[in-house]
This record gives sequence, C-alpha cells and structure tokens, in this order.
Amino acid sequence: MATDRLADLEQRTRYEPTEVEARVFARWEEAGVFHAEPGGDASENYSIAVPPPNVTGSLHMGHALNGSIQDVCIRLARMRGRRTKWIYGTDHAGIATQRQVERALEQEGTSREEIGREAFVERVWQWREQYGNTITGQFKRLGASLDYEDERFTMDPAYVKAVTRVFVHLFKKGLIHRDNYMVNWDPGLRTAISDLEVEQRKVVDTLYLIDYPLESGSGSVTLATVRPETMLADTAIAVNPRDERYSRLVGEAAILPLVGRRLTVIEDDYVDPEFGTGALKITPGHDPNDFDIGRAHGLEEVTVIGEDGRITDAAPERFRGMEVLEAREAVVAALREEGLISGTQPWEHEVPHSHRSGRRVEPLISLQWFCDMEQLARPAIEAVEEGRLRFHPERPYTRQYLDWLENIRPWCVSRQLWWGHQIPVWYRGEETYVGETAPEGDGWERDPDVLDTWFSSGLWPFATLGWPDETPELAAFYPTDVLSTARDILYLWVARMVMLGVEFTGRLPFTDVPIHSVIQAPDGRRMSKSLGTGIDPLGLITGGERPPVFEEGGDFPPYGADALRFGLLAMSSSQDVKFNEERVKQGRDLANKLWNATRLILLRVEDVEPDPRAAETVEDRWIVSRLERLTARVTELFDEYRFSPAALELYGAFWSELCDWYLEFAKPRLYDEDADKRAVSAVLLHALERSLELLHPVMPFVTEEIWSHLPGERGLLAVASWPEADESLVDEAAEQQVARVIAAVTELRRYRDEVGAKPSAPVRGRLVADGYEEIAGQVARLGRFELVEDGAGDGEVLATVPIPGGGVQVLPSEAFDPGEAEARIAAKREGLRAEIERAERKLANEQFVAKAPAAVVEEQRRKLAEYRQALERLGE
RNA sequence: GGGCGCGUAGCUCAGUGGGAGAGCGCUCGCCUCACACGCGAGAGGUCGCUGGUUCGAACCCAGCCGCGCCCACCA
Repeated sequence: MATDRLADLEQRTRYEPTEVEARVFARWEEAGVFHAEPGGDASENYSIAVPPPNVTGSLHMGHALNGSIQDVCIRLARMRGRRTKWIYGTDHAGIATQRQVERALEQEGTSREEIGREAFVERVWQWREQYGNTITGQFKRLGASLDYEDERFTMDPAYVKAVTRVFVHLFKKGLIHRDNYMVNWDPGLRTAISDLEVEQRKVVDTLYLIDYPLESGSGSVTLATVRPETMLADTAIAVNPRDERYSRLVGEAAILPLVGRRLTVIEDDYVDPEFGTGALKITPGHDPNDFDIGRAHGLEEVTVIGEDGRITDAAPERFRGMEVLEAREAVVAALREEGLISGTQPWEHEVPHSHRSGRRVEPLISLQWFCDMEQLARPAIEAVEEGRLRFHPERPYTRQYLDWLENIRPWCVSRQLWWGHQIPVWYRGEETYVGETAPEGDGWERDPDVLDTWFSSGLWPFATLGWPDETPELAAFYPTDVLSTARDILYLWVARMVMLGVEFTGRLPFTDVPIHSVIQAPDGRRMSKSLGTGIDPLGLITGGERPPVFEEGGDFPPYGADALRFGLLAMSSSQDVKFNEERVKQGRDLANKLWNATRLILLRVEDVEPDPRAAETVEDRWIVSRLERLTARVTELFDEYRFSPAALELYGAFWSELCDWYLEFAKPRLYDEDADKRAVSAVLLHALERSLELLHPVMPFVTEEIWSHLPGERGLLAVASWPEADESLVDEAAEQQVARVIAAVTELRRYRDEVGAKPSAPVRGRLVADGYEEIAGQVARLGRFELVEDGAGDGEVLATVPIPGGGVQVLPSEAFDPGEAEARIAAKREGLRAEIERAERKLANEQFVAKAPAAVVEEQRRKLAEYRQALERLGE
C-alpha cells in the first residue's frame, strides 16, 4: 500500500490540477467537513455569510476573489478547531432577475404585461429552477468550503416571513411611511430607484435661454434651462431676495409661454444671483431642487412627464404622448417660432443615470414607501466609533461609512416590479392595513409594489439562520464574524445590514469588514460583460479561450483553482488592480513546485515521525527556525486580512528557503545510502507538513492531495490543526550562520560564472574564513568548489573571493583560465572602495553619530570593518 | 463644489524615516539523479516635479503636474 502511494508519486512528475481537484473536492464533501451542526456559542464559533450572488448569476472575477478571501478565513478558522459555518445562498435580485425573464419573454414574442403578474412570477420561479444552481457548481470548482447542505434563498418562505416581520415592525415604530415625494424614476425599468442606484454621468447638453413675457407687458424675464420640455410644468419664477435687479419684479407675474399659466415671481435664497440670468424657473414636478422650493412656498406641483416617460395630459395637447426628447425638440421649435429663445450654448454637466438600466433618471413626484434612516443609523455610527465594527483597511472606509451615515436620507423602499417581496400592506377605500398576514374581511387589495432587493438582503446574516425564530443555527452562528466585500456595496448593503442587524437582533451582524480590490481588465477598463472586458474565472481554472481584452490570444492553460486563488489573492490589495495573468501562472508554478518537492522528500526519506526537534545540523536548525518565523508572520497577516503579502510570503519562503536552499543542503544525507537518515527525514517531513498546513487556506486542493500521500494515518488536511509558532524553536545563531553560508555560496557561484568556469568542473580553492567549521562541505558543494587543505603543490593563489568572515583563495585548476578573472577582481575592488567611502562619510558626520540610534551607528561600523577586510584580502 | 487615493525596474505591483524589492520579461550559462511550470548568475529605477522638516526622506509637510475613485440639488 505504501509502495502504491510512492509509485504514484514516482510517475507523476508534474502536478495536474484538473485531474486532482474534482477528486479532492469529493473527499471533502463525503467527509462533510463543510457543514457544522449547530452547537456551542456564537462567540466561540466562527461564521461568515457569503454575499449572496444573484440566483441566475454566474461566477465572475469579483466572486472568485471574494470567495478566495472568505475561504481563507473559513479554512483558517476550521483548522483552528472552531465550529465553522460559511452560510451559503442566493439573492432573488429583483430587477436583474426580472429583466432576464422579461428578455426571455420578448424572445418568445410576448411580455410580462401580456401574461399577467401571477404567470410572470411563476415563470421567474421556473427560471430560477433552471438556471439557479450554475453558481453553486462554480463555487465548488473554486474550492469554496461553503455549507452547501444548507442553502438559502431570499425568497424562501422563512425568509419572506423575516422580511415581512421587519417591514411591519418598522412601520409600527413609525419609521416607514407612504408619501408623495420626488423620487428617482427609471423610465426604462418603470420603477422608482433609491439614491444609491443612481450614478452621475458627464453629459453635454444645450443650455437654452428663454424669455418669459411679464404679465404687465413691460418686457420679459430670461431663464436658463437644459430641459426646456419641463417648462410645461413651471409654476413659479424665483430670484434671490438680495438681487436688486429683480426686486421690482417680486410679487409680479410672468406668463408661461406655450401654456399661458401665470407664474408668480418669488424670492428664495437658493437662487444664485451670479449664475445665469439670476432668475430661476421653478418646476416642482420635475426637479429635486424645485420640488423643495415648491414645498417651502406651497407651490402647485404639475406633472407633465408620466411614469412611461411620455408627456401627460397636463401639458398642452400638441405635446401629449411625446417622448421626452421629442417633446424637447417640439418645445424649442415652438418657442423659436414665437421668438422667445434668446440664446443657446453647449453645457457640460453631471446628469443622474440609472445604475441598472443606464437610462437617464427622470425625477418625478410619486407615491412611494420611505424608510427613515436617522434613528437606525445612530447605533451603526457608534459601533464604528467605538471600534466594535472594524474595516480593513481602516482608511478610507471608516471615514466614508461614517460620512454617509451621518448625512443619511430617507430610503425609498418600494419598487414597481413584480419579482420580489410584495409589500405587506392592504387597502380598502380609504383604509390601510399593515400586517404580517392579510386582513380579515372582503374588498382588501394588496399593495402591488415590491420591496427594494437590498431591503431583504439587509437581513441576510440573521434571516439565513432562521430569524425571527430562535433556531439552534441562530444561537450557534449569529453574530457572524466577517463580512468580506468590495467597496461598491458599502452603503447599499453593508451599512444597511449593520443598521437592521442592530435594530432586530440587538447585536452587530459581524465585527470585521475586509474590503478588497476591484479587479480591472488587463487594459485598465472596468471588467464588464457588456464592454466585453470580462474574464471568466472558470476559463482560467479549466483552461479556455483567452478573451480579447488580452493582448495575446490563444487558450488559457488549465491553471487549476489553486493557481487562480493564489493569483487573485497575490494580485489584490485594497487598491484597484489590473488583472495579472502572471500571478495566476505563479500560483500554478507554486503548486507544481510543491508537488515536486514532495516527490523528492517522500521518495527519499525514512519512515519516521515529522519532528522539528530531531534537527541535527545547523541547516536543520535553520529551516526549523525559519518555519517558525514564517508561521508567525503568515498567521499575523491572515489575521490582519492582508492576503496578498501572506500569499507572496508563503511563495517566497517555500520556494527560496525550503526548495532552493534547504532541500539542496539535505541532498547529501538523503542520497547517501549508508547514512543514518532519520534526523534529516524527521526535519524534512516536518518542513513539508508545516508548509502544507500554512498553504492550505490559499491552495486547498494541491495541499490536500499531497497530504494524502504523507505517511501515517492523518485524516484530512482541511480539518488538521493550524500550527502555532513555537518561540523555542527559533534559533538566531543558526539563522545567522546559514545566512553567511548563503552569501558565501552566492559569491563563489558568481565568481565561477564571471571567470567562465566550465559548468561541470569544480574550482580548486582554500577556505580562509571563520565560522564555517560545521558547514564547509556544503559551501564547497553548492558553490562548486573543491576546497583543499594547506599543502605542497597548491600553486599560486590566483585570487581571493571574499565571503563573510574571510575569503576563499582560488588555486589553479582545470576549471578556467586565470587571465579572465583579473578584470572581475578589479571591478570588485572598485565596488568595495565605494562602499568604504560611503560608510566612512556617514560615520564622519558628527550629527549622525550623535543623533542616530546606537544600533544604526553600530551597524555602519560593522559594515565598514567588513568591507575593509574584504578589500585587504583582494590585495589592495 | 467637497472628500479620498494613486504616480517606485520594460510590464503588473509590494514597500511609511536608516544602504531600492517581488513575479513576469530581458541577457549569459546549464536537460546537475524533485521540478525546463526547472537550476545558477546578471543587467535594469536621479522612487512624477519643486521646495521644506530631519544627522538621514520612496516614506513626514507644503505646492505643482498627471491619472483615478467616492460624495454633492447650482438652473
């Protein structure tokens, strides 16, 4: 059996992720390691609620990065022995999902209006059945150790109950009310959207100057607007009270062209006398500022643009039914005809657009449900101020979060959609009923609107665990620990979860919020499906066509999930970064390196227990010590949510220290058939075991696969213990000594390279240096020198290669022609002289010696002495 | 309009007060008995610019130039 295991290793000289990953994942699932039965207390358990992807969505780069980050946290906690649950589920994603199904209906030549609400909602459920689990398979492919056995959906009956409970509670508390108010209307989706779903885009419009004749007949007032069509809804003209140019007009009236309405001239401080003509047309029905001014002055609110984006019957007949842009042209033409346009100019400004449909937002007065947020915001602010809720990195997110909450405005929660949580309000005539279930009696009609998707996602961390029922899951896993996200949904989702979590559970839903990079396309543009700049993470895992955003074409090689995870973690930080395929390649190479280092070790070691205390040589003590430091460092970085440095640190330590140096140091003992290999075997197995443990959260597949090849019965790595750094194994002396050996070997290799020594022939030399007693053989072997004792016939010393603590005298040999070495020695002397001069200058500076810390000064003195010695040896 | 961030090797990015780093790319030499997805050696940065603070600045401060993000109701 052990021989089978080794034969397998012997044959596979390359790590093949595709073949391994499916098999390893199946082992995890069979063992049930991703699911934890509720028990214990939330404070000792560990949980994360995954940001729920859209039901019909598929894995994009953001999911892949965020999934990798969360999986690191989850696997780390699991290895630390905590009862760990990564809460899984999907979001019904109101608008996005509804749009997909609408498009499908359009393909079939029908529409949601045609089939009716009930049938439409039924269709969406079918859609979800059909496309709803794509992403589950993709998360598994990534190796995400989510609790797939316990999947939630924001439209599950239990979740609906939670949403309803919350709405009713907030209503009874007086925080939710219905009002006619100005909202952001998306004419494409035909629904109201919240302020957060609006994005400002720079647009060049035409600014029109329009003359409004005065009622008195004595001239006119000129007004500026970029939206002439809205003049049809003007109900006043405002000027600044301190603006003397207009003071005689206050209280007078103008006549609205094309309409004939009488517009009183009012005074309001909002108007900037410096801007435009200093007079402002007031359109309370179609402009948020004018709306406020209108309410303050009790002006009439006229609506000329309807929810369908067309001109309403409130406008003169000739404009009715027109689209907004059509109406704009018609109004301008009509005004021109009357000679009332006194000028135009191009006008660049920011215009609100719908984040979802991309359409220009139409500010409209509409009857909607609003939630007052100020009261809910207070504890959410305090939690951050008191350090109970932390963002990582702290800057700039803490400040941004606080600024937003401190200036929070009412949240428009109703949406004119069919797919979502229908608002639990019923009407009968003038009566309104708000409750968790339909009211008794006939004639009640339910409010047709649904709630903003973010209203239900705001309950995610506790509604997924069964709230409002007091379930065992809720007791065991709420509050959760971490909420990982990109910054784009900090307000939209994170802040709202905090507010609602505190309001309904009395506790923060999580305590730490790591915020990761947004990964851009390689050309620096946003990754987006519509721009064609998206990169499918699955294509990188399994190998697939390289999308056109890459300069080079062709297919991705099958990098594997570990490589993608490593790459994403290594390339990300808090800053936005361009996608970098090289990092993924680096991850693949690391997996292969791990595999092959394993082959060397397992095919050569004796069957002993891994044991760092078996170290017998200085190199052994060195690697053991380095691994302890690595353990401490990586643990610290993970705990600080600094995944990129952690991944790179692991890579560097494993590759350079373990593979490039320690494995080379170990080879003589491994390959010597007569040697007692027990000590080196115990240390090698320890080094491998420790490396696998530390790398497992980042690269779970390859580490688990290798783990299964280790000798002995050891169960799954996924549930092995996370190592704790052991101070007593840190060995300063060994670290210093091996650092000198490494420097010495590098010097010798460089010398060989520069004098053009034949690759296979050793250079003869004599070691004249202190501190290499135990390890001179290693220096000679790795530096490819043949070190001889003093003796007759050594020949002339051709040169001295300076190494820490002395030098190596080079003696004549077959390896190279001595003439070629001279230039190199001269250059070396030059370099040393420069170093000596720099150090001398620094030490001659009295201020430096007086004010710099003693250790810094001492270090300079030490270096100076070292360089002087080296120069001396080179025959200055 | 307000706030925040970035500008470091050809490319992508680390690095917050004591001699400039990584990966890839490049040059030279190696199929050396784990790995060519490899091994060894090397070249390559006046750390955006200008001042200042400091014994000492990529790092702290001020200004400028160039990019980017967030927030905001100036027609």
